[in-house]
Amino acid sequence: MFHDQVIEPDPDALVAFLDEHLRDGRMVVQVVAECEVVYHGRAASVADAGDYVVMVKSDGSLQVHGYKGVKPVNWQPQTDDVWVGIEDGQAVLLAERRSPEEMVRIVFLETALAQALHLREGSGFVLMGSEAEMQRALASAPELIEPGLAVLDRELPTDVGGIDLFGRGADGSLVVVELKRAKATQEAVHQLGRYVTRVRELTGEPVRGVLAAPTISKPALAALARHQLVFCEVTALPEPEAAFAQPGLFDGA
Amino acid sequence: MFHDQVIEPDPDALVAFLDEHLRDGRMVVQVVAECEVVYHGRAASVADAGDYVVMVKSDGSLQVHGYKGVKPVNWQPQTDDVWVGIEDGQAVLLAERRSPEEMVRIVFLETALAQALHLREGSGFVLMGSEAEMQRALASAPELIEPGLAVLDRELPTDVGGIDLFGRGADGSLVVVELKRAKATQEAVHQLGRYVTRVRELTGEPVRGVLAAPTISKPALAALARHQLVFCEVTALPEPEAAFAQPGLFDGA
DNA sequence: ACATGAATATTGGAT
DNA sequence: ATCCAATTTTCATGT
Repeated sequence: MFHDQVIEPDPDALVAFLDEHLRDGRMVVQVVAECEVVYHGRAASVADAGDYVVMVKSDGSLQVHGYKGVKPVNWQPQTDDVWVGIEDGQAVLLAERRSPEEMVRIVFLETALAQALHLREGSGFVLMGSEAEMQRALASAPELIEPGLAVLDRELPTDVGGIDLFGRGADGSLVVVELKRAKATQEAVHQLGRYVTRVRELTGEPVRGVLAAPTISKPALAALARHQLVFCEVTALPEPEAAFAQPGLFDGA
Repeated sequence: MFHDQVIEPDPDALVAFLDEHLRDGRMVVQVVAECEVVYHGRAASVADAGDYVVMVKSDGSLQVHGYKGVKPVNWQPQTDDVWVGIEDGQAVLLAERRSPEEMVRIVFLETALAQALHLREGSGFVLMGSEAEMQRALASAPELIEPGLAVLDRELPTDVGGIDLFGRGADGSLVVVELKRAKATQEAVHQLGRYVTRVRELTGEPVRGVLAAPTISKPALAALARHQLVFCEVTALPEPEAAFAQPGLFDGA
C-alpha cells in the first residue's frame, strides 16, 4: 500500500522520484511542497507561492489541496499526459488534457515530501438515498404521493425535459411529479411548471403538478401556490437510523 | 511544512498520533490505510474494506480518496467534531457535523502511514474567466452583444430569478441577456424564455432575449429558434494565451 | 463525441 | 440562518 517516499528531495531527486512512479499507472503520487500553480483551460488561474498537497492518482487525475476545504485549489480530471522536468533549477510538473484542452503547471519551490502509494480498489460501495432510489420507491408505492395515483411512466421524455414520474390520479386527471432528494427550490417549481404546461398543451387534458421532496424553501412554496401546484413531503432515506452514534466509545475532544 | 509521521502504526499508536495532531487546529492530517467507511446524513453509504487516503484538513473538513477520480469516495465539509478511539481493537475515526446532521465513521483495518502537515496559507490566488467577469466586461462593452445596446441593469431581480444583463436595444425594445461562461444548454434557454415572458407581462413593451455564451448545444439552439430568441457568441477568456505550453523542456512520458 | 441531469454536490454572496 | 446561483463543477448515463 505504502510504497516509497523521499523527504526534502532536491529538484533532481524529486523529478527522478516522480518520473519513476508516475510512469507506473497503478500509483497514487503525492507531493507536499511550497509551490506555484498555474491553470489554463475552461478558465485560468494563478496561485502564488503557498503550501499544498499535490496528488496525482493512477488515472491521471490531479488535485492540489490547500489547508482547508473539500475542494482542491486546482485540479484536473483524468489527464492525458503528465510530464515532469527541471526548469530554471526547479522541479516542474505539467499535466495536460485534451477535450477540453487544458493544463495545470506546478513549480515546486521547496519540497517537504514526495510519496508513492499503491491503493488497491475497494471491494464494495453502496449509496442509499439517491433520487433514483426515491423514484423506484415511489413508483412502487405511489400512494405515498396521493391516494389512488397510478404511475404510467418514469423519466418520461418531453421536448422541455424528462418528467420524473407521470401518472393518472383517482380523479382521472393526469399527474406530473417532479422529484427532489433534497430541499426543493424555485428552480424545481419552474421545472414542474414547464412540464405541466407542456403536457396540458400536448394532451388537452386536465393536468395536476406535484413537487415531491423532503422539504421546500419558503419562496418555492409561495411560487408553487401561485402556479396552483402542490407540495408533497417524501423523504429520501427511509429511516433516521440512529444506529451509528455511540457516545462513550470515543475520547472526547 | 512536513511535521510528523508514523509508519505502519498499531491501532494504539495511530490513535495517539491522530489525537495529538487533530487537536492542533493548524494541521492537515493524512492516513493511508485499508479501511471501511460508513456515512450517514443527507444520504447514507457503506464502503467495504479498501485502500484509501483519509485527509482531515485544519478546518475540520474530511475527505476519503480512492485510487482514481477528483471526487473523494466519502467526504464531509467543515465538521464540528472529530473523535478517535479504539473499538474492538481497531482504530476508529468519527467526524460529525450539525446542520445538516451527519457523520462519517472510518474503521482503520491496516494502517500504512499517518502524517501531520502544517500547510501555510497561500499568498494569492486569482481566477480569470468567471461569469462575473464576463458580466463586467459585457456591461462595459455591450456592443459585443449587439450594436447600440444600452445596459440598464445587472443581476436585475425578478420574481422568476435574476436577469444577468438588462438593457435597451437600438430599436427601442427591451433586451434580456442570459449569460453562460460555458456551453449553453436547454436549461439556459428555458431560463431566458422565462425572463422574457415575465418582462413582457410586467412592461407590456416589446422584449427581445439574447443568450450569450461561448458555444451552444445543438438542441439548445433549436429551442432558442422555437422561442424566437437569439444566440450571441462571447468568450469567457479574452485570449487563448499559448504562453504556457513549452514543448521540449520536459521529458516525454 | 455530445447532451442531459444528479450530486452527501461545495462554495460564496445576498437577504 | 435561509436562499439562490455559479462552478475549471465532476460524474454517470444515454444517444
